[in-house]
Amino acid sequence: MVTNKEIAELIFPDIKETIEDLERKYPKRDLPEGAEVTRFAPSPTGFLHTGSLFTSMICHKVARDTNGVFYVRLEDTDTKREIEGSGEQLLKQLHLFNIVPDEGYLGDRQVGKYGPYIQSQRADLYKVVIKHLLEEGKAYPDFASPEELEEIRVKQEKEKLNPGYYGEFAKYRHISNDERKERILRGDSYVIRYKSQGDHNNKIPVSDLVHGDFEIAENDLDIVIFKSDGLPTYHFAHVCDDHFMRTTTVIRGEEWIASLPIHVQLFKDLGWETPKYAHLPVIMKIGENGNKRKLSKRLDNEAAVSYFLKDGYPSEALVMYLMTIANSNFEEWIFEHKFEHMEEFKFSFSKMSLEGALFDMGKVNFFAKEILGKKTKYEIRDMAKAYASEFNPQLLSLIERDEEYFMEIMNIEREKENPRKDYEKFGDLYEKISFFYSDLYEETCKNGLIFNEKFSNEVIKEVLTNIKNRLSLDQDEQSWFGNMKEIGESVGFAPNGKLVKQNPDMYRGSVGDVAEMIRIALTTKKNSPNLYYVMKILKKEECDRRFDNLISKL
RNA sequence: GGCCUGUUGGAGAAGCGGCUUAACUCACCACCCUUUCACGGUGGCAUUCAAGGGUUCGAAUCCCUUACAGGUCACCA
Repeated sequence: MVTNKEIAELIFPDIKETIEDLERKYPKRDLPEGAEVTRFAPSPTGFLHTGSLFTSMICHKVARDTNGVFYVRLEDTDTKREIEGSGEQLLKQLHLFNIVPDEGYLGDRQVGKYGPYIQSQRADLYKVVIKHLLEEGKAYPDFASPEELEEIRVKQEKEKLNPGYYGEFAKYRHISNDERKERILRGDSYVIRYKSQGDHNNKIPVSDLVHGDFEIAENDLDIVIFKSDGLPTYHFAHVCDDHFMRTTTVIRGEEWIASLPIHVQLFKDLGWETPKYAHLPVIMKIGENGNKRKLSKRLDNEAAVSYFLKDGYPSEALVMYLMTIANSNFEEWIFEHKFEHMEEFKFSFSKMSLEGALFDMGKVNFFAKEILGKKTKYEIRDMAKAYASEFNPQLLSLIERDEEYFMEIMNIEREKENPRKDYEKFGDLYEKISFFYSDLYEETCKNGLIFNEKFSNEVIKEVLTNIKNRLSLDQDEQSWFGNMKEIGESVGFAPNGKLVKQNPDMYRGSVGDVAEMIRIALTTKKNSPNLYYVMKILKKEECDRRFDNLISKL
């Protein structure tokens, strides 16, 4: 009779450590009462997903709020899907959103006493636990081929039974150790499965920080814990790692709820304390068929955080927006705190909605405008340069032509109680301010300027000529505007819109129309910052030059 | 299909049995701000909380059924 111990030894002859050794190596963390240890555990299979940013933001926040620890663990057990370099990229992007781990995998290095923080480097640790399980007869090698598994599946489907490897279908659960030994020695390929003692008809109570308490069927599947490539599966790695890294709260996406029975079973059977769980709602989007669906990296560009980075959104805007999804009371709080920063906000799981929110780009834009509106011209310059040097060389060269000039432009009506909110992202800055630069202005003029078709070229010419000759910039804004009204009136434009409404036949239009003509002539656009300041920055000579040029062409 | 979860305006949501003729934010619309573009302000936008049934003096709030939606059922995480 071959014993369990012999099988364990046969499979893992080199593993000498025991679970007790590991317990000593990774002792309980010495943290103050109430401190939470959280972790973000991405797979290096691509760039940061907006949903992952959401999760990591909350992990980070919970640790900060409780003076705990937030660490990152790289879950690279799926070697087939791994994308070279994406781990570093992930961490870099996290950093750009101000989510900086205290410990763990940091992209270029690992920091902390509970490592290694890369799963592929922890293979031996998992083996120690599995060897123990094997010795105890709680796990067994499974020699089923893909074909055999397929056969089982088909049979179960036909008989309308629950799918999976369990009970009578778990063929290799029931073979003798003698046969196991023989097959292993023969070189048969195998995985290791956990021998479930659970009963599908049993309901177990589970507790979740956001979903509250509910019941769920016990796991009766003999799940794979050790793959034939020598690495553990997610379920097993999660249990071992979060135990030995001493995680107190596991925060992850809702898609994991279904496998919760597996995880609590493993924790319980191993005699380890189960961490608290928080399963977060998934961020959604309306799909082509009109139904909600998960934000998809393939279909939705807002699903990748790189999209926001490339477009030059202020990173706080996305984070603040995500926080409004996370906690419904955050909006009110951040309004009260003038959009400054959110460190002092207290996050709570109970204030989280259970339903996945539709991603709202409009609201991200709103936050972005608020945030940029609050920045000083120096901050704007630094942010713009940082963005431009990475993503937008065109903008960078524009800024570098003359930084003072650039700041002057960005400072229009900025230093006041309620600053203008002209900009939401740096990605469209170039287009919005290029008219301030003569060569770029000329460039746009080549395509022709589009004036209000209400007015003939003759009228426009008449107005612009008068403005050019009679509008002075050497006065304050009030007088300047009065001056403009005066000139308008002299060529048949009412000083305000009301008068036009009252006597439509007496006027050609209102000052509004005059201002629009000037604006289009000078900026090529219908919308621009305050005209007075635009003209001041452009200076009299340049304005005149633009007017003359245009008048001669009309 | 089984199991789990959810369903309040265009979007995010508050609400936890009477104080709700349902807060607040975004979006949208209208008006005002002696005057452009903005900023700001005021007002409008759910007689009703997926539908039906029940419990109750009283329900968006408790219970049941139905509908709809999401998640999950891998040697992927």
